[in-house]
Amino acid sequence: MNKIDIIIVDDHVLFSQALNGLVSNYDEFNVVTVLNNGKELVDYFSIENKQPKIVLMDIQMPLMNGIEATQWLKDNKPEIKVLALSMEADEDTILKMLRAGAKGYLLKDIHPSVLQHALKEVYASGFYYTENVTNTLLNSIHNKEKPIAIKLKERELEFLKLACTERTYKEIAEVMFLSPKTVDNYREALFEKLGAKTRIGLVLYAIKEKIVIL
Amino acid sequence: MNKIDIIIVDDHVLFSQALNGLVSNYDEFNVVTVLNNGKELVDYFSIENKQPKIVLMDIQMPLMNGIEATQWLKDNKPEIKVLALSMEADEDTILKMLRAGAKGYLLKDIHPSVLQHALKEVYASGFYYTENVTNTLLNSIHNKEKPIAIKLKERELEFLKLACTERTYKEIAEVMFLSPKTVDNYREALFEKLGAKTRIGLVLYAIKEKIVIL
DNA sequence: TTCTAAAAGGGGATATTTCCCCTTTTTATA
DNA sequence: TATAAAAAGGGGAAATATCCCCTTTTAGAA
Repeated sequence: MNKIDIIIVDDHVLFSQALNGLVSNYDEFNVVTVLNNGKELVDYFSIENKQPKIVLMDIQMPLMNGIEATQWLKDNKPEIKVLALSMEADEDTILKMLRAGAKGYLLKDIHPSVLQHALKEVYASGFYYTENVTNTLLNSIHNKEKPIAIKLKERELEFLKLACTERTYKEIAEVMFLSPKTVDNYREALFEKLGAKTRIGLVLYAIKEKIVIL
Repeated sequence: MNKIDIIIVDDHVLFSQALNGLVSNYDEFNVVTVLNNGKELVDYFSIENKQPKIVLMDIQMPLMNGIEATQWLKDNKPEIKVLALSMEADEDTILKMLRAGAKGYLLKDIHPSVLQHALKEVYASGFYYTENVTNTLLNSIHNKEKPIAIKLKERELEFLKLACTERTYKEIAEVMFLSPKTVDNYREALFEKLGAKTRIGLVLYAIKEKIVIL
C-alpha cells in the first residue's frame, strides 16, 4: 500500500521525535524526515527531489520560522500541503499562517486522533479547518473596519519615542535639532492623531502599540 | 524485569500522547497514565494507591499548574520525583520549579536520548540538572543583591495607577477623596522612591513593573 | 492618656505643558 | 517655474506640574 509521505518541522526535538513515533504508527502515513526549522526544510529540498505530500509545520522556530517556511513552500513547492501545528492561538498568527498558504491550523493540545483525521482530510480534500480557525477567520472579517492603523511620519515617531522619556520638550528639541516651537507642533499633531489630551496619553499609546519597548 | 513507573502531566495532549509512545518504547520505563493538568494528578492519587517513581511535569497548565502540582507532591507524596519538562527557560520559572521540589528541569527542545538519560539519572541518583539549570542557579545567587523590590503602600499604589491616566492631579485628588496638596505629597514621595524626575517617569516605572497593565 | 510617626493639608514660587493663532522655509510636483 | 503642501518656527497666555518648606489631623504604640 502507498503511504502518504510527511515531513515534520519543529524545533522542539523531543516533541517532533515523539510526534514522529505517533504518526508513523498510523498505517496511512510515513514520516520521511524530521527537521528542526524552516531553514533545514529549504536546505532539504535543495538536495532531495522526492516530495512529501504534507508538511507538519511548527510556527515559532529559530533561523526561519513556520510562516516564512510556509510562504517559501507556496512559492517553490506549491503541490506540498502545509498543516500548521502550534501553541499560538492568537488571531494574528493564525491569519499570517493561513495567508502564507497553510491548509490547516492545529493546536498542540488536540487529541492525536484529531491530528490523524486532519492529516487524512488535508490529503483527501486539500484542507482542514477546525471550528477554532473558522471562527477566527470570521472574526477577522468583522474587525477589519476598526483598526485603521494610524500612520505616523518618521519625525513624529522619533518625537513620540522621546516623549516617552523624562526629557522636557526643550531637551527633546535639542536632541532632534529643532526649535522648541516645532516640537510643540509635533506634540499638538500627535495629540490630535492619537486622541491624547496629555503627554501621558502619548506615552500610553506608544507603549500599547509597541512603538517603545520597556 | 521491573520497569520504572512514570506519569506524564501535560495539557498538550498531542505532545503528551506522543511522549507516551516515546517513553514507552524505552525498555526501562513504563508510562502508567497520562494526565492533562495538576488537578488531575491530585485527583488521581485520591483514588489510586500505586505510586509512580517519576512524574514528568509540564509547567504552564490550566486549573493547576506544574509549580503548584510539584509543591503538592512534595507535601503529600515526597517519595515521587518530579522532572520538569517545559518551554519556559526564564530564571524565575526555573527557580520556582526547583523550589517547589523538582529534581530536574528539561526544555522541550532536547533530544529524546537526553530525556532517557535524565529519567535514568533521576531514578538512580535522585536528580538531574542540565548545564542550563546549573548556570541559572549560579546566576540567581549573584543577582540576589540588586532587586530590593521597592515596597509601595496601598494609597501610593492607587495614586500611581491614577497617574498613568490622563487625569490631572486635581482630578486624581477628587477620585481619591484627597486634597490636591496631599496628592502632591504622594507624587513627591514616589518621585523619591522610584527615582523619577517627572510624571512620565512614574508611568514608565508602573508599566515596567506591571503595576498597570495596558 | 501621652507620645510619635504617618497621613493629610497648605503657601507660594518656578518650570513645564498645553493651547491658539500666526509666519517663514523647504519640498515636491503639476 | 509656479504653487500648494509639509516642515519648521514664533508670540503670548493659561493650566499643570514640580519643588521646598511648613502645619494640622489621625492612628497606633508606649
